[in-house]
Amino acid sequence: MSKMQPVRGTHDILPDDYRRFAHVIDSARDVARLYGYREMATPIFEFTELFARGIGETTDVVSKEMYTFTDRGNESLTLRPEYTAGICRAFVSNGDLAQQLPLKIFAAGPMFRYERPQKGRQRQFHQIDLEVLGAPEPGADIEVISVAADILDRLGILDRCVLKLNSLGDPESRQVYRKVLVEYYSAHLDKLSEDSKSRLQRNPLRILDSKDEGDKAINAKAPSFADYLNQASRDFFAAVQDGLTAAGIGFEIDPALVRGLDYYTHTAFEFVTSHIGAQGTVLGGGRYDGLIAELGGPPTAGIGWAGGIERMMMLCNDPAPLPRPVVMAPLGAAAEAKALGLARTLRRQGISVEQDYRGNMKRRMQRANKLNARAVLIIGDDELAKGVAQLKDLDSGEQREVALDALAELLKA
RNA sequence: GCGGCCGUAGCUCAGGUGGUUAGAGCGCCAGAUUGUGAUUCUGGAUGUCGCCGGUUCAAGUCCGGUCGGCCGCCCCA
Repeated sequence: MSKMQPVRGTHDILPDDYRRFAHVIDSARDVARLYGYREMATPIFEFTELFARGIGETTDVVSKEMYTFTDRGNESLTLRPEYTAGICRAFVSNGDLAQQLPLKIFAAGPMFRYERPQKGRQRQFHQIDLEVLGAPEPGADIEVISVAADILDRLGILDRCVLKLNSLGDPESRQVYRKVLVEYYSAHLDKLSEDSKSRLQRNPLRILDSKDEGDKAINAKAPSFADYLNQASRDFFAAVQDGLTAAGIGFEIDPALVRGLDYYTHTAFEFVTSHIGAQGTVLGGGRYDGLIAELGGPPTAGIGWAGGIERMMMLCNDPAPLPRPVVMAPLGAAAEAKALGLARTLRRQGISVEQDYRGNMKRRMQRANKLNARAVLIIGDDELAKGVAQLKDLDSGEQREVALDALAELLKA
């Protein structure tokens, strides 16, 4: 621990930034609610086993990025690296939820991954998350993507994002394709990059997305997943595409879009942008029909996504300005006492009031100015005796005497 | 985990080839008739030059390490 610095890859969210942080969550929650999603929360840490099994032992997230520790009871626990596994665990833990299908959930909170930080990547970061459990129909895929698009639109950033879409097929198609791919790449093993050689073991589909020039040449002739999707997978993918088109949501098919977590099937999608550096994925997700059964629950379809709050913050507009306060500036003990009650009365009527209790007149005016106040209410002994206050408008500089009784109506206007 | 760039006041930065008390703008503080801001004027404080060690008579300036930031790879939100 050196000096008083936050841990690498973690950041304080100071008040100015927090407004934008909360703006992203508030907007997302609001849109999700319009679609009938309910908000819930799960613990920030779970048994390590949950993530290892759910996400996949060979994935990067599990094999090298988890914050894992042993607690005093000698249990291996892990700070959650993503939200889906925890929500599915909660579904399995709380049998009651299985009676509420399709279960439509919105959630938000911090995630933790031990990675090298860079722009748009932190060790503690925050996500908004949307999941639908118990809906195997493509309609759920369409809805979930539609919610995402509407949230990005609400934030004013949809036009700077592109929706990329792909199908990873059902397990049967995927297995066949995977086998074909491994055969193909194995025949070109000597020409593959080192990264891709290790991908061949862990996740051969990833080679398709390689940035290595040599790999790209090999990829040009690689067998295409589209040719290996079975009829059911093709129909499903077509239905999703048709639905998005009907909903007026533009997308691009990206055959190289392969998501890193093992549990995905069928639909995979990402909203990406080129405006925030190399980490261009703003929001991504897909279908995971096998996950809940894998965790020991009743076979239940699932689809969802996670969106990076910090990444959205980098793109989005500032939230609407806060209502400007009125500053209450009483001078003297009697006036201060009177002002306390008056301020509460005004606030109860929805007027933002900052009570000032320090300094001379000049200092108070300066402070009011820094607070971006719209007006200052000055109450001294003279005013107190007359039952009035001096109301100074800080924009025009005009000042006039108003009766205390009339203040609320006047300030509400 | 790998490769590259960077680290000077609260913020943005300037400080040729190492040489006396380290600078600017913005911001901050204090004054310009003690019940009136923002504008203007005047004055002031700002810093162990990220940290530790080394080379040197002498280091903000060179070297090594470390911490942190940024960019790329891996991967992802």
